[in-house]
Amino acid sequence: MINNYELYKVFYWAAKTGSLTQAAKALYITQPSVSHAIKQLEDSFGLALFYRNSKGVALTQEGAILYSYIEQSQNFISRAEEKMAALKNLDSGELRIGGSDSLFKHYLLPYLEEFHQRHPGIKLHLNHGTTPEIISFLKEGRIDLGVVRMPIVDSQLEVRESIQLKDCFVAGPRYEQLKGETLSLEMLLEFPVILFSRNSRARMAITELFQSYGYKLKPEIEVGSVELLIEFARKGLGISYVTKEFISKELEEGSLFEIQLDVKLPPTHVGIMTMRNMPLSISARRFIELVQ
Amino acid sequence: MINNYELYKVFYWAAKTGSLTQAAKALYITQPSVSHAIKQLEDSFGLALFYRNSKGVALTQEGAILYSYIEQSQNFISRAEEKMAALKNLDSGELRIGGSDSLFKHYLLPYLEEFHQRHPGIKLHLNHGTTPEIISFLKEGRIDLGVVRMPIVDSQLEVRESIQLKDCFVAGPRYEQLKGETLSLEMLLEFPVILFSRNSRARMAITELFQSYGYKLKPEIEVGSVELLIEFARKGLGISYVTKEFISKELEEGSLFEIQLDVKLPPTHVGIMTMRNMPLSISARRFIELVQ
DNA sequence: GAGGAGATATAGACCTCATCTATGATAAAT
DNA sequence: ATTTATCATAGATGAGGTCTATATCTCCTC
Repeated sequence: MINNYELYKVFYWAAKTGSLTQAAKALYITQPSVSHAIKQLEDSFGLALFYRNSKGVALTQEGAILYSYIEQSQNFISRAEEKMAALKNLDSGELRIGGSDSLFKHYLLPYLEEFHQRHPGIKLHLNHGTTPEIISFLKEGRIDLGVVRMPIVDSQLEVRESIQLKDCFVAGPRYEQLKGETLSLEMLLEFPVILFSRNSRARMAITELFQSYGYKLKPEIEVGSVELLIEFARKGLGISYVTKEFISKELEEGSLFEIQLDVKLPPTHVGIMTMRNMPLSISARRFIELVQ
Repeated sequence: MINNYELYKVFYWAAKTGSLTQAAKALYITQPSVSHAIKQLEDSFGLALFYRNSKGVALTQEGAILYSYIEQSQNFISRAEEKMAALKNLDSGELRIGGSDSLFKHYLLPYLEEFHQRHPGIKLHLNHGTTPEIISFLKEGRIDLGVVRMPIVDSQLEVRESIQLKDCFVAGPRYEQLKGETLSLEMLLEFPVILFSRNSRARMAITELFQSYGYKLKPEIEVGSVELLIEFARKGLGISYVTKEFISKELEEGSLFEIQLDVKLPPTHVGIMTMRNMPLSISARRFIELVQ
C-alpha cells in the first residue's frame, strides 16, 4: 500500500508535535517536505489525516486511528535502535562459550572475571562438554566460541592457537622416593597410574605416546575431573597425568611434585574455535581479543 | 540513528524469508538493492545482522534481537494499513451526529437505518441537544455533523439546507368544531395552546410571528418533547404547535387535524451543519450524500 | 572433479523523487 | 494595519536508491 515507510516517520512527528513546522525541525528537513509527505500519505489512503489551522495541525478521526498504530510501530523502532546501540557498546548482549570444565576453571576463569567486570551487561553462558560436543554446539549456533585442546582439524572452523599446555606425571608425598629421579616409561608403568576418562584428548595423546614406544598404558584408576586427578595423587593413590599449568598451586606448596621422564612429553595448545565465514558477535570478538 | 526506515522494511522481509532474493521478490525490487540495503543497516549499527551462506541468509544473534523489535513494528504498520483501507471502504469507523430527538426520530431515522444496513461496520453515535449545544459539540470536535432547524448563522460552520418543514397548529377530536374553519391568530388565542419548551427554535419562531402581529402567545402547557405535544393534543388538552411532517400518521388516521389559519406560517428548513475548513470523515460525507 | 544452479557481493550508470528555495495564502495577534 | 505565525504550492536540483551486468562462492550432481 504505502511503499515508503519514511512517510510514517514524518506522519508520526507531525502528529506528535501537532505542527508540520515542528516535525520538520525534529527531522532536520524543511516544512514543505513535511507538507508534501503528509499529502502523499493522505492521497494514498484517500483519507484526510489532519485538520490544518493557523496554529498548526490536528489529527482527524482517521488520522488519530492511524497514529495509534504508527506510534506503537515507531516506539518499537526506537527501542530497537537503542538496543542495537547497547549491543554495539557491549552494554547488553550475551556471550556463549563452550569448553571443558577444567579449561573454564584453570584457564578461562580470570578472563571471564575481567570480561564480566568490564561488561556487566553481557550475560555469560558457559556450556561444558567434550571436544566433539563443543564442535557440534558451534555448528548448531548454540555457542559463539569454543575453547578446547588442539589440534582441531575441521575446515568449517577457524582456530586461534592460545597458550601452550604441558602435561606431566605427578605424585604426592607417598612417592617421595621418586623426587629427583628420572624415570623411563617402562619404569613408570610399575606404578599405579591415574588417568582422565577415556574420551579425553590428553588421555588419547599420552596413550598414543606409550604405544609409539611399544608400551601399553593401562590406568589403575580412571577419573572424570582434573580435581580428582589432583586429589588422588595427593592422597598417594598413584601417579596422575595432569596439565602442569593446572597444578601450579600444588607444585608450589609441595603437595605434589613432577616426575621427570627420560622422554619428552609433547606440549599441546589451547585452541579458540569459531565458525569460519560467520561473523562473530561483538562480545565474542572482544572476549577473544582479551584472551589473546 | 537510521535515517531511512525503508531499510527496516527490507530487513524485515530478508529476515522473514531467510533470503535476500526472496525479499527482493516480495518487495518488487532487485536482489542487489536488498543486499545494499542490508549492508547499510549493518554498517550504521556496526553489527552483522545476517550470516550469509549458499542457501540464503540467517540472522545473527544481534540480527535476531533487531528482528524481534522490527517484526512488531512492521505488524503495527500492516495493521494500520488494513485499518485505513477499512476506514476508506466504510467497513469500519464511526459517525457522530448531533441533533434533536425529534429530528432523529422523525427525519433521520430512515437514513440512519439505511446507512447502518449498508455499512454495518460503522458505529453510530447520536448526541441530542439544543441547537447551541449541537454547535458547541461540532466546534469541540465531538460530533462530525449536526442536524438542526435553520437558520444558522455562524461563519465557522458550513450549512447544507435539507428538507422543508412546515409547522402548524393541530387539535384532537375534542375540538372537532374547528375542523374546516379558518381561524385568525386572535381567535386561536382563545384556546389553550401547547408549545414546546422555551429554548426551542420553533417556539421562538412562532412567538415572534404572533408578536409581529401585535399578539402575545402564552402557552397553557409547555412540554419537552414532540411526543407529548402530539399526545396532549390527541387527549384534547389543547391545541399543539407541531411540525406537520412529524404527525403525518396522526393526520392520516384522523386522531389529529390541522387548524387552518388566515396567516401563512413561515416554513423552515432542516440544516445539516459541518465545520467549515475541516475535512469531513468519509462516513460523514457518505451520510450527507445519502440524506441529500 | 567439472560443471551447473543458486546464493550473495560488487561496480558503475541512470533517473527518480525527496528535498530544497522561494513564494503564496490565510489566520491570528499586536 | 501590520507583523508573525501557520501550511500550501511551484519549480529546480542533486543525492541516492535502484538497475544491469558481472564476480564470487557453495553446494549438488553427474
